[in-house]
Amino acid sequence: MDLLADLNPQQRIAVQHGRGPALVLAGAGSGKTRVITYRIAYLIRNAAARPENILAVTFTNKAAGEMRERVQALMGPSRTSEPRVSTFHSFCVRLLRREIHRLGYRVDFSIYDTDDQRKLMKQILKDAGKDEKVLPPREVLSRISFAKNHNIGPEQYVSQFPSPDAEDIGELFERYNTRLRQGNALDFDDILLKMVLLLDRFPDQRNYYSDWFRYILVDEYQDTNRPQYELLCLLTSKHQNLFVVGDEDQSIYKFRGADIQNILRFERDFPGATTIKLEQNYRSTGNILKLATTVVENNTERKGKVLWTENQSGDVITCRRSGSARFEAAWVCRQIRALLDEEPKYRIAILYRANFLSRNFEEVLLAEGIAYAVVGSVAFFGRMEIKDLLAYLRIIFNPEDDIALLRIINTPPRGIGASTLDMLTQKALEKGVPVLQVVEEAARDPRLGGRACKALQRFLELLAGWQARRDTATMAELLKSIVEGIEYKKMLEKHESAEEAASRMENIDEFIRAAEESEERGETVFEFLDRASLSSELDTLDPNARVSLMTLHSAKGLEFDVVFLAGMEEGLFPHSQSMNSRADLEEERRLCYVGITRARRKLFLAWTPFRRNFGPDAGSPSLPSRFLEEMPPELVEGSRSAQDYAVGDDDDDDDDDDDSFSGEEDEDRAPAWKKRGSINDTPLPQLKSIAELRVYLQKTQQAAKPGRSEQSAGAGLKSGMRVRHAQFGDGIILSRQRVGNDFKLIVTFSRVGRKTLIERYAKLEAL
DNA sequence: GATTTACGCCTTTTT
DNA sequence: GGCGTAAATC
Repeated sequence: MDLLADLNPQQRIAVQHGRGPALVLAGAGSGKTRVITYRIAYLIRNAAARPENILAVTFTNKAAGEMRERVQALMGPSRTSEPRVSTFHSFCVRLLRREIHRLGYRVDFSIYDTDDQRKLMKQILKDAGKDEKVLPPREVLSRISFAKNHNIGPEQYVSQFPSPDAEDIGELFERYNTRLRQGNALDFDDILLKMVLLLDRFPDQRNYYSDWFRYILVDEYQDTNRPQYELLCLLTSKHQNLFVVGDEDQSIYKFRGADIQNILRFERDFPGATTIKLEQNYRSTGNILKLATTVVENNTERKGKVLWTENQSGDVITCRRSGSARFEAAWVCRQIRALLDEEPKYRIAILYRANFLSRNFEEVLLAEGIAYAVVGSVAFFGRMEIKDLLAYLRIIFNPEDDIALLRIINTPPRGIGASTLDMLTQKALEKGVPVLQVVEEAARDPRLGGRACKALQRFLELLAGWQARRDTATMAELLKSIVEGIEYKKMLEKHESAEEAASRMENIDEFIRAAEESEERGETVFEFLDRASLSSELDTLDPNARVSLMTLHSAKGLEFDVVFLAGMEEGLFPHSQSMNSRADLEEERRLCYVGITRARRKLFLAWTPFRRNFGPDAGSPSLPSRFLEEMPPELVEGSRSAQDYAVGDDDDDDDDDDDSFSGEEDEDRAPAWKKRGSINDTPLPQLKSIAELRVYLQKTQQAAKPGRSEQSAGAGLKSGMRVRHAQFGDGIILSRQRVGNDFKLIVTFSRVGRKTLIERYAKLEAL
């Protein structure tokens, strides 16, 4: 296979780049992932580098996984060694598990996620006598994180970030770091910082790893922060083979510490760097690309690229003003139905600025029986039951992990109440020792009250049993023994519905299976635990879903045939809290650019003056987003002129109530989509929340028996798939459940609505 | 210790 | 308007 044959001239230059630093400025849809993967293959193919000397860094696990697959596809199977493709964080954690003893941590350190951080901060606030109302833990933590991302420690905090409460934050920062240290724990930011510290402080280490990873490639470079930048500097100080790909117009994580200057200043930071621009877009229609470019050209903080495409100009973009958020959702839903009828293979996304906007879309889609997937709902590893088990494992391996201990010491309830725990943590704090140690002392102390003491002893016995086996038993065995030992199932069933408990137990089974698989692959315990700690909700994105809902942030790096940008209103997008500075506004505009450029073929824009907002400005109608005003009117239908804002001038279909512009919309009146009746044979009862709706649908779908979780073995039918039935016509599989030896399918057909079918008899044809 | 009521939040968040 | 956490209560 000739690697260079599928590349355009600029891509080829990038892929063939020799040694030394290189910056690839790659516009949206210009094939930047392709460039990275081909370059990796090219380096190996031409024996410029051995696979193990190559490190490719991405920001998400998902991106890393995809890249790994694509490289493998290019290289063919079975090589002696593989290039390392991972996220910044997992790369660092892996190295730290080998080297962190040099910094005085034990190799079995814990990783604190946001939840753990918050719990720890609450304790600290209490201990420091600060009021949570004045200094909310989230706020404090975000400021600490901001400081960490700028390489500012507690000592410099006050001078670097002067503010009325800087003294307080500095003090809390100090305590926070100390407590992490005592707990033998790192937060997400520390993972990078400690790695930087290690390479900085130990030249032999720096040398060793620079020689090891002598070719480094970075994706999404515009979103790197200070510590990541420093890490790259340290790792490439010897060989200078740093190859970064990014797009300054897609830098949207400033609020998380990403520094757009990293990409803007690359040539200054790495003298002699080659710069290559990828300006041909392969993804979108001409009109979509033109629209995106026009909008982003209003920004000043950019290097400037001129994107062009050979694709057809395509449809005009449609902009829709609706009479309420509800109508907006109904309109989007109608469009989606029509689009899927026209082309069932479309992948469609509804993108919005803030998560709470998903609600209306979910309700309408659910009611209409259109299968969809939301990105950003609870991730697998974020589930309560999984986090409980992870906490058990953490305390078994790291007895200093107070946060893990406190999470599970009374889960399930074993008579160790709040007052007992308060006393114990207080004591631990005074002595400066792990809570577990105090627990052990308390359990041995005969003076302490019988009841609590007994409970502690029983807990310690269990724990000691697992600890004794932690090095001999497999992880799966350990997990099983925990689940049984604590009678977790019993606890779940006690205060949750049967379905919910069953679903949680299924998750646990899945978790144990994942542990088994991990062990079969020869991974260490920590490799498994680290993956669990570092995986995110984005990783759960279902690529088969026809309709996906997510925030604009989550959509970066993805592409869809059809994109709906919803909530295009001043105050929401750009968000009112990002309208204060020019820089903030530019970031919002980049976000808009990201949203537009996700679309391959069709783009729809939606807004409503009457979104129900809470807060101070509730009630007053919103204006259309300034980004709509920035779009060339000839490309957008319905965005501009006064009559576009007027009532009922659409020949769309029968819904003239959609455009009720002023007060006439009655909240009690059923919205159009409900009035017309659902296409399903059973109308939905009035339910309050999405959660309720989901549970209701789940129940109706599982009518007979709550089967086992979806098994993708056999026929290869999956929920979300488009199928054809001889009698009923085309439809979408809503769910697939095992019932006995069969699979029960719930399918929504566009003609006849929802049907329950047995896979074996239905003779469905996948489309 | 568990269950109920009450208050407050309501931007994005790759790890 | 709804959801999650935090006092309040039995």
